[in-house]
Amino acid sequence: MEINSTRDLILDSAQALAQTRGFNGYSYADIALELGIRKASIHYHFPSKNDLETELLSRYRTGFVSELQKIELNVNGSIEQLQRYAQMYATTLSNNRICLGGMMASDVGALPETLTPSLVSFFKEQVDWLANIMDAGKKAGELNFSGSAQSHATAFLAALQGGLLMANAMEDEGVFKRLRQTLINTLQ
Amino acid sequence: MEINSTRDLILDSAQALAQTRGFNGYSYADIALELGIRKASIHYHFPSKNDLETELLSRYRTGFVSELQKIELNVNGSIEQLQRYAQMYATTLSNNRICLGGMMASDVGALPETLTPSLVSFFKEQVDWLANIMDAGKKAGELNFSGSAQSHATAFLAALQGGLLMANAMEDEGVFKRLRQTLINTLQ
DNA sequence: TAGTATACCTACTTACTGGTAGGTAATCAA
DNA sequence: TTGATTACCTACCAGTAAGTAGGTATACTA
Repeated sequence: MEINSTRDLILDSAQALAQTRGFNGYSYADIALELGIRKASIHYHFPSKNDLETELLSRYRTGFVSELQKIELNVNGSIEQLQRYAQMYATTLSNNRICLGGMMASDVGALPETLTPSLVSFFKEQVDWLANIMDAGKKAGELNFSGSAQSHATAFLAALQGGLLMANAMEDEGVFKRLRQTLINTLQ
Repeated sequence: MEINSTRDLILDSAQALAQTRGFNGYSYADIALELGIRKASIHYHFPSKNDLETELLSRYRTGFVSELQKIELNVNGSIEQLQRYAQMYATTLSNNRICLGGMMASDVGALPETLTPSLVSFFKEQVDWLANIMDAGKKAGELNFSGSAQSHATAFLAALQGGLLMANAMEDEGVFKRLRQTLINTLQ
């Protein structure tokens, strides 16, 4: 079970494709070509595409949660924590990708329903984490907003997801940079 | 050239499919089945899928611009105008669809590049219109925000697009309703 | 050393994709 | 009334999708 196992390489390739071309915009043949292996070998690790997609989302969620923990642990101050959060999306954009969760949400009507609960949990995890940060920031006098932290957290996440879509389509990272600053300014 | 011409019915069907299953998530066969005609008849009206997609986006843009004009003409007050704008997205959501522009943006990596300029124009039209409304609202003392109207317009649109994705995936119209109110409250 | 599991492979199937060739019935203009 | 145009049709094509059957080499295990 080495680090760059074929299984992981398949997931990496599938994720890159899913984040650029859509959840139904790539095939086993695409991955096989990129990795220099055969389609059947991918079916060995992920018998059906549903299996691959399930694992893709699960891995993405786990990775995201671990990033959130790192931010809480290593970054001081709610404003800087929100900045770091938004920074993750900016990094995704600079790789010409959008969020896997956002991509999946856009394709939810064409996806097996078994994936939906995990996707919903993904969004809830994000919103809950953001709401916690915002609550703490307000109590500490760093942030200033009216209404619930939950609703501002939803708006913050929605704007990042939508901004990622727009900036990626417009091929304009500046759009996203300004959006990011506007969102954080509004909370102060 | 009657109102419900086959050509229009094809576009209607394609649009519904594109807004629910993705821009690459439907086929000529799907449309043919829904309309009770043959695939070849669709090719008669739209020789290639690129032709269909181009027309789809063009029609959507035109329709949207005409809605914006109606709002400016018939609705008084920037706050109410923004409410009506957001209302259009809520209607889309209640049809279990997302914005065609947002869907297209999410699939931009898998779409012919010929479509991109029109998509970029779509977003710019929206942002410019919103920025105009916001500028007027600020001058009239109805709205209150710091920073440029352009950046708040971008944030507003991005949040609606992202919120549509999330609320649709979560099958929760309440999420979108609260988001909408939060966005407008923040501008006051 | 014999048996089993792992991780790949070639070669295939079925179903669906966008697209084309060519035919037909109805309408319309000269 | 002839000839063109419109709006459909049947029947097909090559390519690609996900998925399967069955083979092979290597490693681990009893």
